[in-house]
Amino acid sequence: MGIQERKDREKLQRRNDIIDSAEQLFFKHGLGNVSMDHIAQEAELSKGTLYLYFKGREDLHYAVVNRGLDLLNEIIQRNHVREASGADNLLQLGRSYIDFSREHPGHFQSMMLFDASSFEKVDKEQSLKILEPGSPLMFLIEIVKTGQEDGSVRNDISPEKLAMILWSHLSSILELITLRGPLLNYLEVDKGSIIDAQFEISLNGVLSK
Amino acid sequence: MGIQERKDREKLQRRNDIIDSAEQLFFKHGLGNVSMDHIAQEAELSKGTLYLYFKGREDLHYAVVNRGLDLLNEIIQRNHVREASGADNLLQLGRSYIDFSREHPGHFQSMMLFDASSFEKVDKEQSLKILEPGSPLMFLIEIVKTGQEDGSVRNDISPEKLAMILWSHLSSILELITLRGPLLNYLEVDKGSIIDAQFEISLNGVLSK
Amino acid sequence: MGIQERKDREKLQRRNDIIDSAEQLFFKHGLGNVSMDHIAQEAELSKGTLYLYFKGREDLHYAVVNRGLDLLNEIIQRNHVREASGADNLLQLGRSYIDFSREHPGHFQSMMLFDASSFEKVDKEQSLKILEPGSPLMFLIEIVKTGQEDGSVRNDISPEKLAMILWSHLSSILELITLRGPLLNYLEVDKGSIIDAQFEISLNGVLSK
Amino acid sequence: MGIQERKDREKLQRRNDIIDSAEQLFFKHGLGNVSMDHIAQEAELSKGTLYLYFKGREDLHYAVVNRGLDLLNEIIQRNHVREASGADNLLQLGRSYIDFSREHPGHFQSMMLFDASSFEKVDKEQSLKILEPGSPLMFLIEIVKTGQEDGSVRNDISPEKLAMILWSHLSSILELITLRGPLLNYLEVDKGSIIDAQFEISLNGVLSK
DNA sequence: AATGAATGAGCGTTCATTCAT
DNA sequence: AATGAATGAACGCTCATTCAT
Repeated sequence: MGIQERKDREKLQRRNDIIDSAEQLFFKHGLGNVSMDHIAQEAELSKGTLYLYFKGREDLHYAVVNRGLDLLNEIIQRNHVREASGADNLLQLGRSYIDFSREHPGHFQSMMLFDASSFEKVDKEQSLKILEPGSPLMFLIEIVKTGQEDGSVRNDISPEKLAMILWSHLSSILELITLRGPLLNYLEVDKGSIIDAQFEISLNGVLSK
Repeated sequence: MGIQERKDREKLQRRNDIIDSAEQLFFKHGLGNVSMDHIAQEAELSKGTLYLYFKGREDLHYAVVNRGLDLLNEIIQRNHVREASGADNLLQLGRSYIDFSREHPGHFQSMMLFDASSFEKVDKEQSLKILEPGSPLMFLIEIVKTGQEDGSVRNDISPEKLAMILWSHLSSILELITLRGPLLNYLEVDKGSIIDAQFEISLNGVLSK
Repeated sequence: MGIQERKDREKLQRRNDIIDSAEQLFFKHGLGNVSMDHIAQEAELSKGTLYLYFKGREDLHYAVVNRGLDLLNEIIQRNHVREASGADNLLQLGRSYIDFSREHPGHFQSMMLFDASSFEKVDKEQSLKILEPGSPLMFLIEIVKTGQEDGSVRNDISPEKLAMILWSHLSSILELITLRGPLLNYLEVDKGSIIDAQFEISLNGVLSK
Repeated sequence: MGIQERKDREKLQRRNDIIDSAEQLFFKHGLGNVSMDHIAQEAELSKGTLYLYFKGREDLHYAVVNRGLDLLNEIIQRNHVREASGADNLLQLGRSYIDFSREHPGHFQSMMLFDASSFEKVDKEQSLKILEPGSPLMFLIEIVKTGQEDGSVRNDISPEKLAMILWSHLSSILELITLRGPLLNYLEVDKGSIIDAQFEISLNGVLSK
């Protein structure tokens, strides 16, 4: 029994080591420029071993994204105030997302690019993981609901719809900042202030008047 | 004289035929899953011929995106009303963009994915083509400016910043609808109404009170 | 332990098999007319496997030349008589080189052509391998030095200079015989006797009077 | 009639223009790194036109080599002294060859490399052009004969054999200097003095005692 | 569980040559 | 005579994946 446990623990550890290596390389060289050879070398494992822990390259990529989601979730939960109003928690969640994009730009980019490309081969199983109960998106929906219940959020639009809009809006601005820096520089748009402006616009349209 | 003209016309035609073929395949199989062999076969030309008309795969890809931009521009210009207020033209431009995403979903996706991936290898020349005077984005900035001048758009935020926010917001929702249909279905969010809602929220936050 | 050894042996064997195949094709069709596909087919391996054993075409080519150098070296060492005078050993080395060109005409040609073409892209590392201590050229220099010391070789010219002249002279005649047979036939020059004549001329000019 | 002449002249001129362009590019970029496109562009002609004047790439290359041979011949003839002894004219011819390799290193290299590779596809027609009456080699044979007749050159070896040896010897040293500069530098062998030494050795072995 | 040799289809690109005009 | 569009085979090389050990 104890033996089995140790083996399981070791297996999980090894899996995490591989993700560590992949992550590092993905962030450093870009998703498209990292081969399985590359990862195997970094992880100091044989290429074949990678396939014992992951179905394939895609799966490995997905594991990295998942880890990003966990990180994001952690930040969100940490900043969440159970007693606060829905509106206040919306604000908090937004700030958490922004913090995440700043502190983990690699993960943020990874998530953005994964989303974009993952739908070339629509894989329902994967794309719906963000629908799991604890996911940021589902948590956002809950907060919107709470806000609608406590009257701090408009209730003429379904919580799912509002949540999707808020999420998309903020994501798009963060993507702009993270991936399109040069464009903003060229237009002389300040990165900090565009977040503030977008925040005001999006939230204002969602909170109760 | 006429001969030269005919040849030029034919050459242009051939070029367009190739883009047609590439487009079709890109839309059908996804950007990353189309090879030069594939395109050559579809266009019923030898692979070498492709390289007479395009410098390489990237160039061909870019030509498809450019065509999408032209299409979008056309729709925008068609719906633009010179005499209308900035606010009204903002609304029109939004509707044009929506129409484009509906009528040319392949091009819309292509543009979204191109944008996303093109920044792995930041290529200023290409990424800045959207900054050319006639581009949708620049046109949007002009409209915002007009709106600020005629008082229909808030003027406490720079036109570039407002334009980027509006563009990002709408793009993100259209991307949601075009690429994440299953997600919306699962959440029982209606595609038409989410556009309306986002439109109201975004524009409300931008127009003068 | 024994397992590792066997694997190493097999790996070396496989590497040698590939060189065998490449050699055969290079000699048969000429250096420039052999593709990696070609070699893979001959070796009954996939093209990818070739790249497990060699960095690229150049590397494979180089391996063939290297094998030639080893063969030549072997012959030279076999015929070398430690106790003999420098002059005698010069004669022996010349004969060894001649033997090599006769017994391994493919390798001889390969070396000549490799030298010639390798200098289009001057690659110091490779071109200087012939300068390694055990190489035929360096050994020749040593023999000349010995000859100068024992008085059998003229010492008014540096050993390096003499060695280069001897080597070039003999190489050029062997190249003539190996690659320009038809020319000699046309001029009714006997291959055996031109070697003798060149030998006499070259050596006479180098030995002490 | 005059028209035909003019046309012939123009045709020849155009042919020479093409060789000019090819020459320039061959010398600048190396034989293997010049494409027909490249040459056509340099000559400001269409690629098709090249094939009106030359059977193919090889033929064009050969034309460049031929031009080199003409240049060499010119130098040889200029320095030839009809009244001098065979021995003196041998010396002169050698000096002419050396001058050629110095003043036209591009052509010299071109000739060396052409020779080397041309025998991969043995083409008798081409390889035997150097046997034409006026060619340097044939002229050398004549001089050797003269020397044997006037007693200044040893006559126990056939003139063809002696000529081939002299030619090969000098060529090999010039090739060494022109293509293997780094090797000589490494061995600290002076380029000027190795020519003198080789000259002394080769000629001494060939002249009458 | 771990290995790593082997695969083989695939890639983007080049280029000498042909041929209809 | 001159064009230049078209060809298509060839090239060196990559890489996710498999599988016998």
